[in-house]
Amino acid sequence: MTDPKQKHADIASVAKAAKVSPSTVSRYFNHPELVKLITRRKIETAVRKQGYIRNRAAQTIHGIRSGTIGVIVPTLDHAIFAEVVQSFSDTVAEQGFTILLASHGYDQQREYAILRKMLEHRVDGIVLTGLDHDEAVFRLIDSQTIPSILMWNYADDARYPSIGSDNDSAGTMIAEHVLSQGHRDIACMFPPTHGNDRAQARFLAVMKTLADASVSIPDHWQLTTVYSISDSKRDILTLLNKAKQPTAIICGNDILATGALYGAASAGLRVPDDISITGIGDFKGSAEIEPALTTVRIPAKRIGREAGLALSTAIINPGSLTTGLHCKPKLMIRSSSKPLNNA
Amino acid sequence: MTDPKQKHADIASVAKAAKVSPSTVSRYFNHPELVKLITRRKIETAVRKQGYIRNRAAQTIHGIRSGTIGVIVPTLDHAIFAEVVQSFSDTVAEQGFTILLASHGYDQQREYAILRKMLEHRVDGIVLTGLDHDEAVFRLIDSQTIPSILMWNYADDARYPSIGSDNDSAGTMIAEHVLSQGHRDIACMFPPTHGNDRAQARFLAVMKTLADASVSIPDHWQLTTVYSISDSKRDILTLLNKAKQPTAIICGNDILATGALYGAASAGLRVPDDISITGIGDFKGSAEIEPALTTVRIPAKRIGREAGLALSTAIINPGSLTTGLHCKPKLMIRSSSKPLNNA
DNA sequence: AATAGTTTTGCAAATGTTTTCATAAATGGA
DNA sequence: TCCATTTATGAAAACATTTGCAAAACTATT
Repeated sequence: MTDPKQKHADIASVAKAAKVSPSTVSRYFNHPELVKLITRRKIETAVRKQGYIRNRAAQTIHGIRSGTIGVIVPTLDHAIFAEVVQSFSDTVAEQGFTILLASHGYDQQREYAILRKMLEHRVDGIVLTGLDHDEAVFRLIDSQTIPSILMWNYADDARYPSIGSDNDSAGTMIAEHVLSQGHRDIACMFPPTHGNDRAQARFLAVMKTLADASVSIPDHWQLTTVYSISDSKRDILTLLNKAKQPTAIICGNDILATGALYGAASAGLRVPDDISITGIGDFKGSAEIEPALTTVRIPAKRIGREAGLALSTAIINPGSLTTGLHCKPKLMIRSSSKPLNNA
Repeated sequence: MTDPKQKHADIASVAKAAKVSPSTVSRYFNHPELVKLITRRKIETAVRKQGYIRNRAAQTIHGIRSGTIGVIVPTLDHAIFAEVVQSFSDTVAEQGFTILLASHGYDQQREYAILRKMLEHRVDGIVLTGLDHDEAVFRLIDSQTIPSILMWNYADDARYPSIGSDNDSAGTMIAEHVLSQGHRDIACMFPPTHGNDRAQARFLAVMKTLADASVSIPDHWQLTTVYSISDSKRDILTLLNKAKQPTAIICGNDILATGALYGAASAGLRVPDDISITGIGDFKGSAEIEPALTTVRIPAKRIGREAGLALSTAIINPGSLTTGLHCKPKLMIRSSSKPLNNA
């Protein structure tokens, strides 16, 4: 068995034990078909006996791929990013890549620092979340030769190939749905949009769609609430305690919508009879909540998979990077919204 | 500005541009106090002009730390693991470490393969989730010299230092709570326990506590349901459609409990008046759901932070690895459970 | 101005691999 | 059995760094 703690075995010690040269051992790993069967056996034994583990760092300095992909997300605390990271990671793992993961907490400075560190590790590719990043981040990536993609959002004029959903159409879809149900007294709740192009695009699209239909939203029905069920519940409760109540609330994401649902319940309102509530995202659980949430599905799993596929392909086969891929959002009409019954 | 695509600048090209030797450039990065101010300036300029980025791979083969920590989790799809990874990552990032993350989907074979790959990358430390792992995994880690800890669960006799909560006491606490409220007709719903020591410990503890109180659970009230709100909702609905109904349902985690809550609602039962439902975990949203969920809090954020702290300290200061840390679970009595009102 | 002491720098070896090229061994055909 | 191929192996250079040691360049002291 493995000699414990015996410093690290290296290719030379394995070679010695197997009575071959280091080159042969290297070939054994990289081009086994070039080494004779009985030599392979000897090496295999030596490797096993010494508990030898290849040193990727040593390979990497030969320009060989590091086998790592840098993934930078705003945070993992949102189930939705965790989901996309999970499926990305699974997909690239199939091609032998491991992910180097870091989050910047919506701080662009930190994103730059993280990126630098990942480049020091000589990642083979980079994935950023969203379309919007510090110009320094883009310049740094431009100065490298590795492929890189923007995940989560899609836009055909993005700085790098983007794979994700068009938040603009997501926002438009949900606003159109609510309008189509006859609502005019509509409140909105969105997360802070600073440094968050996803939220911003959704918000703008919703506002534009409503404005185009000549629906205007009074300021006190326009809430900005951080991504948290409890904050959302609180803010909605405050809103609903005002004299005049909206007949529908459009929320910037399903977490806020979930809080809104709870807030409405605890204010004694029935959804959707008294008020309609919608989200964006279709997070896990949104279909099961009572009442099931009307929302726009952003296909996180698919986005992660497609991004993983595109990036690992581009790494293995340089120059073959996609131009981008739109994973279309889809309106999911469920029971938290219904047509206005007056009229 | 950075020469784009100009192959990779290396320490030699920087040295040449700054008219010093490579050694001096190396020192500039690693022991700046040893190099004269005006030399530092020259080097700084050259570095900037060439867009030089250090190559950690090349450093690593000198036995210098790689600056990476391997984190292996079953999955990120559960919000709770995402949370613990997030806080772990943030904590070690402060010490300059980046995490190499992979998930095995509860497959012990895959965990071994992932571990090997991480060792090839020469991670400076390893974090595994839970106490139970394939013996081969333990042996492989034993054969290395890097510190490693078990995160999420705690047990004083764990194979490596463990930082987390004692699932055994979590299970005991919730069962005692339910018993203390006078319930005797109790159903249980747990995830499959195979390869999941967390769930297993909770389950066993609950069963034992109930048995000690002479409460026995008929087979058809003992549900095994995968971690999913929709499955849980479905199974609970089936259960509640049977002739005799339990007065309380103990769920193995908050996701199952959430599904149970929805299931009860859609069966027309009021929680907690008609039936009490409890979870374990205290996930995000569990406090806000209507009715707020009675559960046992497993402090994910704290666990991640403490684990990150312990591991990075052990890496920087070898041999200083903690013996482990119990982050105690805490009973959170909220409105989804209440004393039985007959009697 | 010479010397001793200190600070700063460069040389060269070392790190753990891969790879090119050359050589040695095995194989096949006559 | 010999020679020409083909196949398998080894030697040495290369990769991008770090570091011990020694030399060079300064400072301070006399």
